[in-house]
Amino acid sequence: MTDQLTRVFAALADPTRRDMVARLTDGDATVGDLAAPYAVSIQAVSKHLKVLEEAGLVTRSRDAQRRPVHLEAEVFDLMTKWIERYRKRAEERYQRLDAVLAEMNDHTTETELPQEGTAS
Amino acid sequence: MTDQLTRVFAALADPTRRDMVARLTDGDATVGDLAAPYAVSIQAVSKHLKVLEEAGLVTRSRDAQRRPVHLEAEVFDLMTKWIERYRKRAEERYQRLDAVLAEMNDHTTETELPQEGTAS
DNA sequence: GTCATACTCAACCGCATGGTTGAGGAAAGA
DNA sequence: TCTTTCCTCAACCATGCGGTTGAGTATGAC
Repeated sequence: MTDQLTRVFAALADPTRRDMVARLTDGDATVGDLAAPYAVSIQAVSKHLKVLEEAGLVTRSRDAQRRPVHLEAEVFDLMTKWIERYRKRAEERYQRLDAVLAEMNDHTTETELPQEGTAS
Repeated sequence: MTDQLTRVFAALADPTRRDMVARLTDGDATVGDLAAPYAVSIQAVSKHLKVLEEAGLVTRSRDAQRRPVHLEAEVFDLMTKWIERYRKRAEERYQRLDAVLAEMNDHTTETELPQEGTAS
């Protein structure tokens, strides 16, 4: 699982981690702050943060004993680029399909075939 | 793992499945077609397709013995909406931060404090 | 130095996941 | 009917993941 895109998708496949990312759009937070809303141990939260960090979604610095967590929003672009790329390809394909169907319809009307039942 | 968004992210966290989605933007394909490029059994590919189907990324119909697989691109929107929502929040925050910094700078120049060393 | 705070590392546990093989169902062709 | 093709289901196995607890590290306060 060395691929960055894989790590980002995997990191966001967990509801708790998505929630933490959402929380971090309000501003940086310490591990304790982030752990507070959840019913899990602080070690579990620390693990989640490690996953987010290895995905490049988050960076951690130091402020005395605290380890402030900072959201790196640029990584989102990696996903949006992937998604948009294939969404566009899919849409283009549907447009071509529509064009083909429209052309078929044109030919049908041009050649005047009123029996709709035969058009299987 | 009942949440749809979780299923979509988890489904795309696998490189093989992302590759299959990419492949399906070229058009529908059978399980055999999709399995061909990979060095895994057809059963493994069938399992991947089940994951994609449960995430709503793909639908399967029937054509004789074949089970054509069709990409459902609308589900992408679910992700883009989530991503864009928090990306915007993050950006807005940075803009506010920039504004605060700019204002701090204004006040510094207005009150004429040339000693930059004291501005900790 | 000693203690408290904030956090990470390591080991373990249960369960999900991606892979395998083997058997079986559904539909077309002989 | 029997066979072949295409695919799914079931059982199993190894690995990874999210959780736990316990020990250890880093820094500030006394």
